[in-house]
Amino acid sequence: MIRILAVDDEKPIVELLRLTLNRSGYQCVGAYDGIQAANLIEREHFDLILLDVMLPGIDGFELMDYIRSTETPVIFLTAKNAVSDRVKGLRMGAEDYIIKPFDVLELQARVDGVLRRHGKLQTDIQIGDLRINTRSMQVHRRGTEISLTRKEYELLLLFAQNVGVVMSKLTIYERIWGGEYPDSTRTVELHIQRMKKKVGWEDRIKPVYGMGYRLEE
Amino acid sequence: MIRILAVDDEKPIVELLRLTLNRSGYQCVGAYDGIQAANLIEREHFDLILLDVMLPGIDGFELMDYIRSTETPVIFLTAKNAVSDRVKGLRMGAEDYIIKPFDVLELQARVDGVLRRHGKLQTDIQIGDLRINTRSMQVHRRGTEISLTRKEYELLLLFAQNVGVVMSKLTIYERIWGGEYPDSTRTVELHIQRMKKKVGWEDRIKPVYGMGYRLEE
DNA sequence: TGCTTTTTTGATGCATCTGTGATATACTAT
DNA sequence: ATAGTATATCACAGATGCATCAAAAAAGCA
Repeated sequence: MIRILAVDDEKPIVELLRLTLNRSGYQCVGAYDGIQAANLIEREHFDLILLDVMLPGIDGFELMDYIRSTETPVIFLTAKNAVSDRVKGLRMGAEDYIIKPFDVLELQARVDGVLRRHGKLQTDIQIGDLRINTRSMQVHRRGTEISLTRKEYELLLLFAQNVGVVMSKLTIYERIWGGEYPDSTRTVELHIQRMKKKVGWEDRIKPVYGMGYRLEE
Repeated sequence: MIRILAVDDEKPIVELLRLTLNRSGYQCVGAYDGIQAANLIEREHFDLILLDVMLPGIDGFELMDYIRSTETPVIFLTAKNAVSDRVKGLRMGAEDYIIKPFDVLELQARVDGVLRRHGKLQTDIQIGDLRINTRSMQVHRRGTEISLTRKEYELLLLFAQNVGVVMSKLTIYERIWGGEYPDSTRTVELHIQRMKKKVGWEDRIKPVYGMGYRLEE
């Protein structure tokens, strides 16, 4: 299980980070100031730390000095126009930075990127009777390979990374197709039908009337 | 296992070097100043040293004197316009130099080059019924040599080093040709066809529709 | 230089994938 | 129960992607 520490003095931000990352299958712990964060880092191991630069008490840069000795990768959270903070953060050894307010999808992408670079990202996702290998892009059910098209594969991965969460058609479209959601189209529905038939998830991916679809846990 | 020492006072640079080289299968240790580097060199053996010329304390050139006695090959890291440093470095016995900021692919190529020249590179890759000798750049199948062109050879090596992983045409192009992927070209497909026919891998390298190609394990 | 080999481009055919429209079925609120 | 809306399903055409051939362009070599 991959453990992530989110440090920010604004509680809603921490909650958002935790929710998003939990949904992606990570275990995420929150801290609201530098001292609390330092204590946690001292006691427990984390695979990644998301760190706000503006903290009461010990600020992010000071904390960074301390974190460095643990060799844990860090992603900085910075305000929109604090360019100097970003440069400073990267100089100090941050792996990446995210500008607040951040897009949830971008957060996931950056977190995944850093974890992958550190070889901590799981390439094998086991879910129900399916095994998804993200490197070979192969899907197996009880030993036999299921051949999926690209869109089907991407859809499956999206659901697998968001178990139990209702995914709206709009979200799905933006995530997989990108761009504006065409107001009249049956594309998403159709691909979901095809994908769930192929992997035998007719009963696991359920429509949520008026909301979207959800993969049952 | 090939061991490389990366010496630079900027931690992000050292991290980048370590990540890149680890990914290429090397064991890479970092040092942030001349003293630390000298201590490491004294205690342990390295097959290659990447050395920043601008270091606090003992600078790169001084360190070079010390390294020379160990007969370890050195690649200098220099700033863009420090031409005299490059010349000086080469005079002092450096094998090569890399200009910062450097391209990751260039780094890999230069490191591989130096290691190959010193006969330290893993020279034989056995895969299926093929034997690839990276030193002589020869490929044999059951004793008989298969003659490949350069691009075909590089392609084969790329797949051999990424067994089971889907390689997108974009990735392949960037790794072998370098630069932007031209939006309309059949180059990659064609070379893959020729290469796999020559080595008899028509069934082992499979197209993954819309994603790329994969060498089956 | 002229010749050979390698690389790239262009055109074509075939296979697969994808989105649309038509239509059927299911759900929700009144 | 029924109207209104959302989702499921199907077939098909157009889009996309890959394999292959021929030939031009580029690179390498004597």
